[in-house]
Amino acid sequence: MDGKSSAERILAAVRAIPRGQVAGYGEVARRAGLPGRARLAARVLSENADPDLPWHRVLRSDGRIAFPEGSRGYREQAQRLRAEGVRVVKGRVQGRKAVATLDEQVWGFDGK
DNA sequence: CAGGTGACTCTAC
DNA sequence: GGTAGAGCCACCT
Repeated sequence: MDGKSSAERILAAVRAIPRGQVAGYGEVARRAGLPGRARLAARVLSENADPDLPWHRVLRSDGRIAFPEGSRGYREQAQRLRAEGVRVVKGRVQGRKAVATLDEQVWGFDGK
Protein backbone atom coordinates (compact mmCIF):
# COMPACT_ATOMS: atom_id res chain seq x y z
CA MET A 1 0.00 0.00 0.00
CA ASP A 2 1.06 3.55 -0.26
CA GLY A 3 3.30 4.29 2.64
CA LYS A 4 3.14 7.91 1.60
CA SER A 5 3.07 10.25 4.54
CA SER A 6 0.53 13.06 4.76
CA ALA A 7 3.29 15.55 4.07
CA GLU A 8 4.27 13.80 0.86
CA ARG A 9 0.69 13.78 -0.37
CA ILE A 10 0.34 17.46 0.41
CA LEU A 11 3.55 18.26 -1.45
CA ALA A 12 2.29 16.24 -4.41
CA ALA A 13 -0.95 18.21 -4.42
CA VAL A 14 0.98 21.48 -4.42
CA ARG A 15 3.17 20.35 -7.31
CA ALA A 16 -0.02 19.48 -9.20
CA ILE A 17 -1.12 23.12 -9.26
CA PRO A 18 -0.75 24.32 -12.88
CA ARG A 19 1.44 27.31 -13.58
CA GLY A 20 -0.44 30.59 -13.39
CA GLN A 21 -3.08 29.11 -11.13
CA VAL A 22 -3.50 29.15 -7.37
CA ALA A 23 -5.19 27.03 -4.71
CA GLY A 24 -6.12 27.39 -1.07
CA TYR A 25 -4.52 25.49 1.83
CA GLY A 26 -7.80 23.73 2.47
CA GLU A 27 -8.12 22.79 -1.19
CA VAL A 28 -4.61 21.41 -1.29
CA ALA A 29 -5.24 19.38 1.84
CA ARG A 30 -8.49 18.03 0.43
CA ARG A 31 -6.84 17.08 -2.86
CA ALA A 32 -4.19 15.32 -0.78
CA GLY A 33 -6.90 13.21 0.79
CA LEU A 34 -6.71 15.12 4.07
CA PRO A 35 -9.90 17.18 4.44
CA GLY A 36 -9.75 19.69 7.26
CA ARG A 37 -5.96 19.63 7.44
CA ALA A 38 -5.39 23.09 6.00
CA ARG A 39 -3.18 23.84 8.97
CA LEU A 40 -1.13 20.76 8.29
CA ALA A 41 -0.64 21.89 4.70
CA ALA A 42 0.62 25.23 5.97
CA ARG A 43 3.00 23.52 8.34
CA VAL A 44 4.33 21.25 5.61
CA LEU A 45 5.03 24.21 3.37
CA SER A 46 6.77 26.02 6.20
CA GLU A 47 9.05 23.02 6.67
CA ASN A 48 9.56 22.21 2.99
CA ALA A 49 12.94 22.92 1.41
CA ASP A 50 12.23 21.95 -2.18
CA PRO A 51 13.14 24.81 -4.58
CA ASP A 52 10.99 23.24 -7.29
CA LEU A 53 7.90 23.27 -5.12
CA PRO A 54 5.41 25.93 -6.31
CA TRP A 55 4.47 26.84 -2.75
CA HIS A 56 3.74 30.39 -3.89
CA ARG A 57 0.61 29.11 -5.64
CA VAL A 58 -0.95 28.27 -2.29
CA LEU A 59 -3.07 31.00 -0.72
CA ARG A 60 -5.61 31.34 2.08
CA SER A 61 -9.26 30.57 1.47
CA ASP A 62 -10.04 34.22 0.81
CA GLY A 63 -7.40 34.50 -1.90
CA ARG A 64 -5.00 36.37 0.37
CA ILE A 65 -1.31 35.64 0.80
CA ALA A 66 -0.78 33.89 4.12
CA PHE A 67 2.09 36.16 5.11
CA PRO A 68 1.97 39.55 6.79
CA GLU A 69 2.19 42.34 4.24
CA GLY A 70 5.76 43.51 3.87
CA SER A 71 7.28 40.35 5.23
CA ARG A 72 9.92 38.49 3.27
CA GLY A 73 7.70 35.54 2.40
CA TYR A 74 4.96 37.90 1.32
CA ARG A 75 7.13 39.75 -1.15
CA GLU A 76 8.64 36.57 -2.49
CA GLN A 77 5.24 34.96 -3.03
CA ALA A 78 3.72 38.03 -4.65
CA GLN A 79 6.70 38.40 -6.95
CA ARG A 80 6.64 34.75 -7.99
CA LEU A 81 2.90 34.91 -8.69
CA ARG A 82 3.23 38.02 -10.84
CA ALA A 83 6.03 36.31 -12.72
CA GLU A 84 3.48 33.66 -13.70
CA GLY A 85 0.95 36.19 -14.86
CA VAL A 86 -1.16 36.17 -11.71
CA ARG A 87 -2.47 39.59 -10.76
CA VAL A 88 -1.74 40.41 -7.13
CA VAL A 89 -3.03 43.61 -5.53
CA LYS A 90 -2.49 44.42 -1.88
CA GLY A 91 -1.63 40.81 -1.12
CA ARG A 92 -4.82 39.67 -2.79
CA VAL A 93 -5.07 37.57 -5.94
CA GLN A 94 -7.29 39.27 -8.50
CA GLY A 95 -9.51 37.42 -10.94
CA ARG A 96 -10.20 35.14 -7.96
CA LYS A 97 -8.63 31.78 -7.63
CA ALA A 98 -8.26 30.47 -11.17
CA VAL A 99 -9.54 27.04 -10.24
CA ALA A 100 -10.61 26.47 -6.70
CA THR A 101 -10.75 22.71 -7.05
CA LEU A 102 -10.44 20.01 -9.65
CA ASP A 103 -14.04 19.22 -8.82
CA GLU A 104 -14.92 22.63 -10.17
CA GLN A 105 -13.24 21.71 -13.42
CA VAL A 106 -14.77 18.27 -13.64
CA TRP A 107 -18.19 18.80 -12.12
CA GLY A 108 -18.54 22.47 -12.90
CA PHE A 109 -19.35 23.31 -9.32
CA ASP A 110 -18.45 22.67 -5.72
CA GLY A 111 -20.22 19.35 -5.38
CA LYS A 112 -23.13 21.16 -3.73
C1' DC B 1 -2.02 15.84 30.83
C1' DA B 2 -2.85 20.97 30.38
C1' DG B 3 -1.74 25.25 27.85
C1' DG B 4 0.06 27.93 24.02
C1' DT B 5 1.01 28.62 19.00
C1' DG B 6 0.37 28.79 13.91
C1' DA B 7 2.04 30.08 5.88
C1' DC B 8 -6.00 27.92 8.41
C1' DT B 9 -11.43 28.11 7.83
C1' DC B 10 -16.14 29.07 8.80
C1' DT B 11 -20.00 31.68 10.59
C1' DA B 12 -22.05 35.75 12.56
C1' DC B 13 -22.46 40.63 13.14
C1' DG C 1 -16.05 45.15 2.42
C1' DG C 2 -14.05 44.22 7.61
C1' DT C 3 -13.63 42.47 12.48
C1' DA C 4 -14.57 38.92 16.21
C1' DG C 5 -15.23 34.51 17.95
C1' DA C 6 -15.05 29.59 17.80
C1' DG C 7 -13.41 25.29 15.65
C1' DC C 8 -9.88 22.79 13.82
C1' DC C 9 -5.35 19.80 13.67
C1' DA C 10 -0.38 18.93 14.67
C1' DC C 11 3.40 20.15 17.54
C1' DC C 12 6.05 22.18 21.43
C1' DT C 13 6.65 23.56 26.67
